[in-house]
Amino acid sequence: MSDLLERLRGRGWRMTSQRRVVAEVLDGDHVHLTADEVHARAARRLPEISRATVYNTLGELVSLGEVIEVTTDGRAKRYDPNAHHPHQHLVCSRCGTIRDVRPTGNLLADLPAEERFGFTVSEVEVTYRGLCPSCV
Amino acid sequence: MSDLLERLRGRGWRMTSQRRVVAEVLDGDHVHLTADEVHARAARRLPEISRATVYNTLGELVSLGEVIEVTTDGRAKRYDPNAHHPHQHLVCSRCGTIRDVRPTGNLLADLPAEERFGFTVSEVEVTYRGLCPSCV
DNA sequence: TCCTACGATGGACACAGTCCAAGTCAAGAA
DNA sequence: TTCTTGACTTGGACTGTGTCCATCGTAGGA
Repeated sequence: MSDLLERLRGRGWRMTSQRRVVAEVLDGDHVHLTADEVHARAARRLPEISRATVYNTLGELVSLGEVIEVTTDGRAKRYDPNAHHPHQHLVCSRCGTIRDVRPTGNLLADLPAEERFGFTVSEVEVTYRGLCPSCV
Repeated sequence: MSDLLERLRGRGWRMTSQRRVVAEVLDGDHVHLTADEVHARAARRLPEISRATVYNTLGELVSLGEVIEVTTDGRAKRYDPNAHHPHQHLVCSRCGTIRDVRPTGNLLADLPAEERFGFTVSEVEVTYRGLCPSCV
């Protein structure tokens, strides 16, 4: 994660305590926090941090390609710091737990030309759904 | 679509003018309206129809499996009446146009056992993204 | 035709996210 | 080290999407 901070500084980011804390909260594997969860955790270390700053910082991290926005239900977006290893998501339909997964095969190739309607297709997003071990 | 109305009546639906209008608005292929769009179109035929009724009716159609809820951006959910033909979605990253598409292959089989983390996986949702012909 | 339980209404409310004017401060300059 | 300045932060107002609820209306069976 400190290399993330380095990368950001290298891109001209002014390093503030707020940004540092948000970046630190997003460290780890299988992390998929909502903006409010990020705010709550950041506020444990930096009580005065505002919601607006968390939203701003998350938005910047997404634009920089350091964090991915994930929408698995119709509710709040989730922020996934695992941006440098392509992956998809496996979601428990009952409790909402999310795991990063890597399906085999070429997902883009599964869409034949006659099903592309003239689109230039460049990305695929897959969400697998089912029940996690704890939810039977 | 009248067969939809028949099916619903057969399931004990009380047939009101509001429900009929909502069901009619959702008729067609490649229809992916937001709740507000459904409300606007329904209101052209039945000006007094309320937002709450549209939300209630859409929710019921989803529970009955007659309509699918689709979330392609973080914004409003969209309602897809093409519920009886399994399909995925192709979305234009610029203008948001949505097409129903049928990829080849067995999408579920692409997730190997060691990537399932003990989950019982039962569904896959795929969103292809790219630019539509009008957006170059 | 009458009854009544199911459905419709609209207004208040909740949640997620955005915007803005004013205050603060990181980091380069001197 | 201190100064300066524009980028960053703040909190509160605001918007969009969706839910809830008490009350009223009506579809469809008796």
